[in-house]
Amino acid sequence: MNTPPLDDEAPKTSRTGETDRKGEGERRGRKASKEQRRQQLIEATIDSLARRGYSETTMADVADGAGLSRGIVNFHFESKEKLLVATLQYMADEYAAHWRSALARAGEDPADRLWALVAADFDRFVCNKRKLAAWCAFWGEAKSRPTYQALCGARDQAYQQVFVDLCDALEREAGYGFEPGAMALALSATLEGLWLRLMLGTENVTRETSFQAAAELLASVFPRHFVRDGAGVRRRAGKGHEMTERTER
Amino acid sequence: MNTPPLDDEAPKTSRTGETDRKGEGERRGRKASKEQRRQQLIEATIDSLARRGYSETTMADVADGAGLSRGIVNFHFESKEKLLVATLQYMADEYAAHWRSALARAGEDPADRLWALVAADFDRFVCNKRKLAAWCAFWGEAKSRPTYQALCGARDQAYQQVFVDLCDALEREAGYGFEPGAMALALSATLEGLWLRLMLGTENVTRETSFQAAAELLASVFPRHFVRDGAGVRRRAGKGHEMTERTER
DNA sequence: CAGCGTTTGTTGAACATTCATTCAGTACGG
DNA sequence: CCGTACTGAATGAATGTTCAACAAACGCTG
Repeated sequence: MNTPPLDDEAPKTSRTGETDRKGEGERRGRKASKEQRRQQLIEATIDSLARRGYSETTMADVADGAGLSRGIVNFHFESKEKLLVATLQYMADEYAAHWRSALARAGEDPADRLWALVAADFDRFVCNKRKLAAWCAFWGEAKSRPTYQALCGARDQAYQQVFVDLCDALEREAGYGFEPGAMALALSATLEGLWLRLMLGTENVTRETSFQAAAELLASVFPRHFVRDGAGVRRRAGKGHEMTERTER
Repeated sequence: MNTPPLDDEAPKTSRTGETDRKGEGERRGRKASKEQRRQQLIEATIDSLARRGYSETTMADVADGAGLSRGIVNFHFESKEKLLVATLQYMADEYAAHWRSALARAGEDPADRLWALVAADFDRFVCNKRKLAAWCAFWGEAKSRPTYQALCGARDQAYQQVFVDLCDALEREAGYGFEPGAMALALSATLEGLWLRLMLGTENVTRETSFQAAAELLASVFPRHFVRDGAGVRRRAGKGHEMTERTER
């Protein structure tokens, strides 16, 4: 009951990129710098969270996963608590950087930006079983730990505000009649809910079907900006730049 | 960091209804039946999950919360694992009974039924911090425990199918053009996502604003069936029975 | 109905295990 | 040869489980 088949679609290595994770260990000496070691341990923590869940993640498991000795974590991080907070912080930073980057690449048009934001959420880099499982592990503990609670809004104040602003802009462009704040809440909640569904992994929900569901919703809520086209949804031509990005099936 | 203000809006007592939970203990003798004791312990487990989170929920805490002695849980349930499974099962049954009942009360018209389903999700009985926190605690562990995974689809196969059927019916009535399966996934994910947001409890998200957001979404996706009316959303008149239920502000 | 043994729910202390943390020692780099 | 990164065994605290003792209900008999 300990290792269900999990990481079927996760990108294997982290950006640190060493492949010595499971290595024999002969060269695991004084090579890595302090910061590298910290990242290595954080990656091992995410692995453990994904594989065994929060309550069964132990210091020993993290150390083993990193191919290092038991006491190592208390050397680089002060305690288990601090390790977990650092891990969550790492994931939150990574997530925020990811959507900000997608937004920056999207240009100025609100519809393009909204689409980019949604698409970014289903990018393999952030949307894979490993990271989703880790997120969910923290969610489960967030209510009783203020420190987690603050960071678990990776979809935080700023993220939410972007959604509100975009909904507001689109509403004013086309006069949809909805209340921007409420709609923004509904849309961002949908993305989170789809992540959750994906994580629980029951049924036949995949990254593709989830993305398609989100796109379908955009087409219904913003019919003047997005249009159904065969099996996919795409940006409607006419307004801003013509972008023909589309759902992938 | 142990007892943040949590149960601000939760309905206090369970259906078992005894108030002897925190009683002095002089009459806590052989009064309760076996089944009553089990329920009492399950309620105490939900309390503990909500208050301290999954990883910090201990047998001692559950026993204390029920006002009983340490060894009691292992007598009524065989182990901690079995207690938690029973608790999850209890919540899943309760949730399923709740939406089925709401559906039964809603009549035949698909739009009324969909509205009832959504409204049921934000009913105080199931949607309060205590139960939401407990759900979320299980979600966090579900990935690594097949037993939890199966039950965590309280929103399970059957629930999802109801959504698909309703989306399909409404689509055929009005020719919205969306794919029912995808839309059903998006909508049910939205509800779950709103629960999650509510649970994390950041920002100013309340049960009312969440419900309003969901209603706003319904009005956008099914404009021929629901209409915005002042500050709320209501069932559009004309088709089935005229129901003027609306969001509460 | 009293007396009495049996069953059943309950207690709390003892036990075993798991795990985070500590720290004295080791080895590599500069 | 000094300092820093690292090791791994020892330690102690926390916690799930067991169990022998206990007491309340129940049933039986006289």
